[in-house]
Amino acid sequence: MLLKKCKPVFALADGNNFYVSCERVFDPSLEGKPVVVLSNNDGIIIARSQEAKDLGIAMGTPAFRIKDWIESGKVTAFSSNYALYGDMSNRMMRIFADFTPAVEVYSIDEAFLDFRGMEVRDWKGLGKTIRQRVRRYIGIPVGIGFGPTKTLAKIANRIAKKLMREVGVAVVDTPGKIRRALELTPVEDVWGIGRRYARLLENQGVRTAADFVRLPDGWIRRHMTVQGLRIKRELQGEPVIALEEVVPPRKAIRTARTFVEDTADLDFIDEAIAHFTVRASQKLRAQGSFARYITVFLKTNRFRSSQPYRSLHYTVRLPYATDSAIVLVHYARLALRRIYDPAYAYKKAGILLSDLQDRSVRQLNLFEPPEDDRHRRLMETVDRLNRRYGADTLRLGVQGQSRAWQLKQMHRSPRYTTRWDEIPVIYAR
DNA sequence: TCTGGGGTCCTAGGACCC
DNA sequence: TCTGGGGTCCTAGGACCC
Repeated sequence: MLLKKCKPVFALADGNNFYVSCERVFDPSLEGKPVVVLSNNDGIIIARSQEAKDLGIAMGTPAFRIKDWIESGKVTAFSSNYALYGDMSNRMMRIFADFTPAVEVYSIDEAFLDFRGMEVRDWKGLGKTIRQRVRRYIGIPVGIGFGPTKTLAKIANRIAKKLMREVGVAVVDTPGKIRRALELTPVEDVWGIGRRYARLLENQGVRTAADFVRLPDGWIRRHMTVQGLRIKRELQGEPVIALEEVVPPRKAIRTARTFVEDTADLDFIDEAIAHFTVRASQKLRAQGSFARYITVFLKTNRFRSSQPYRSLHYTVRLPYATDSAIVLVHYARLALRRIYDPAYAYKKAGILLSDLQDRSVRQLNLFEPPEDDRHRRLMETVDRLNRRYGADTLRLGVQGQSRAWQLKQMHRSPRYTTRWDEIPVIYAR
């Protein structure tokens, strides 16, 4: 096995059971007890405390399957409260940034820290210090893994949480420790290898990351594309995945929701689509982009056997790239009418804005109508007022009043750290 | 009764052009 | 029966991530 230099330079730090830990900060009596956080509409379990995991509650379990436990108080359940989690995340990231200027916020609950060029004699001690500081100031327990590549830092982090729970820090910094870490890691737990590849690899007799690294490059390239090859290099200690400190602008923006009940009501779906489009256009303007395409999609309930599953979508190439909610809603509604079939009841609907381009580099096409300056000013005003007086103070008429398609949230905790209308911006991919 | 949401990258294959 | 070669662009689909 080829192992190059293995001085750790990357750390992966993440909050343990992040959403659950956020809830516990505001109700410490939940420490040591089974706690879960539910998805939108209180549908499935998306976060579990260790005690909930120990009860055998799997990720993605439908909430109704543990309804008895929730009602009897054996398990405490929270509806997801992203305003709270986003705010706690920002605070945690700021602490990480005290230790190195090079931080990549990778998701709401984890960040890569780059210590290249810094003199660190005691990696484990550094990890412990970071951990203590986050615990003291934010109240969230974190796990930290150090390694010479991002993929190995991920593996070290997993070991810190699974096998060294008390310490919460693991350092992979010698060829021997890398080898041992790879042997301890099931191949499906390697960053970039999902269920499908894991099954394929299983058929080759590959069970651990150590087995994977022994596969010939040609086989990996053929079956797992260049991505697979990159994973192998990273596992061997050769950094090929760079730290991304600057969050690149999104290439697509999607807004979609599952309805509480299946519905064939076009007016209702129309309202929902208009609302999703307005939301997506806000995100679009927030990142300073224009969209060239809008896709509308409808899905029937795939768990219902009384009707066949249908997934419909229609994409409109807009006459010109725009960020105007008015223009986007207009085309979204046209697209909806192209796919809507009253013979079916729909469980989910959404829109996708794609082929996004930066506002400043928007190409002026001679054949495109010039952008309507009145829209621009109107949108700026709407965004400003909604930021100031609360989301949806100003809405388009088609967004309607019923709001019946909004989320079911039976167990949401208060927005402890933010005003009701403040949605913190989460800097994450 | 009840099953989330929002992203990225890579490749193959078709359309089209010279 | 034979029916070029090479390039680019676009899209759909499949894999992955949290």
